[in-house]
Amino acid sequence: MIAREEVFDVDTFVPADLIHRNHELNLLSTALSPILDGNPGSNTIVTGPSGVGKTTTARYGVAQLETEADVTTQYVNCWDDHRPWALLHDILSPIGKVWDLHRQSTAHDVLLTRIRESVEKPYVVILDEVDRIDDTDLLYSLDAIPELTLILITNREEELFATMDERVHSRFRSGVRIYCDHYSVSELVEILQGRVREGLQYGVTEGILERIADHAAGDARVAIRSLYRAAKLATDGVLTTDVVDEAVPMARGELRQKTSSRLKPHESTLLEIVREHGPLKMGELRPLYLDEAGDDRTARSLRRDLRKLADYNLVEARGETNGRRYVGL
DNA sequence: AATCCACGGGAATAGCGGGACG
DNA sequence: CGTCCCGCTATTCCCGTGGATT
Repeated sequence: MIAREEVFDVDTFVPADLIHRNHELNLLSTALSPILDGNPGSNTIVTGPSGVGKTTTARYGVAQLETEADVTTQYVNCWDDHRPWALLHDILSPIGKVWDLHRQSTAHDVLLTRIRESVEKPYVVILDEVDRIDDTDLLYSLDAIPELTLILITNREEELFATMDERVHSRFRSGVRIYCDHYSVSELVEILQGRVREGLQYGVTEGILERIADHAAGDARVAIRSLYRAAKLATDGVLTTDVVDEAVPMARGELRQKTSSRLKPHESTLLEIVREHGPLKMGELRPLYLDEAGDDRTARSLRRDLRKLADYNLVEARGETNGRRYVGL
């Protein structure tokens, strides 16, 4: 039933046609257009909730630019590379030599200088999930390199700006802003139709696609993975409503699983505890953790861990300060 | 108003990998 | 080769802030 697996890889696949993001794509193209003449483009911030095509739009726009201009491009996911060194390394690697650099023994400044010296032509860097970045001053330093154009992607614009100091903030406030909103059901249906055409051997009725779109609540990642799961389940090539209803929770679980697999051991035990013992406040949570994990992390460290889990949408922090409770998702 | 509990920024510190130098 | 030093990362320590409770 599935002709091309990669069409359903929501992290990397860029569709042949990008639909329902024409407006956003135009804004991006305009921001990048000076590069056609060899000048630097405008820095751009793409925001919006998860699964609304932020990454795909950015990648699509940059790929388009590559066909028209002499430009270097790089995509960096800051969830994986939130540490300054790794980030700078990935930015340097397409343009300069990195093999003589040794982990942790080269200063940030050395990397920055080398980036500065290595850029010869316009260079567009997509920084995905940029709110995860440890040191926002880095953005300031990168912004100061004239050839470099940054596309920042985040689902929490306020939090990104909150951690920036004013100097950095003002640089980016004046850049281009692109906001992607949730998809409507009919938009999701059309997106799914595209994936059906590109990735499946058989057609799927519009009614079924609508049902998937409905369940996905505006999130294209969930919708696409649900379609994929349903197609896997339907061995005879016919997608029924029953199959869809089974596939959607599977897809959601799978997406969640994918993020939690990137956690470190102490973070997963913490997640287990929160999931198992329901809404917990800090005072209740720590004894449980100490009991379970055997290591004695401080309350402060646990707060940091919980913050991270919340950022990954694995737990939810309800309420503020004193009344805060953590719930597993 | 006073106390409690928790949040989260930032400084200090420990540990690690790796180069430089004798 | 052994020692020293440097820079990054993770963790703890310290502390000002602020909502909730009494």
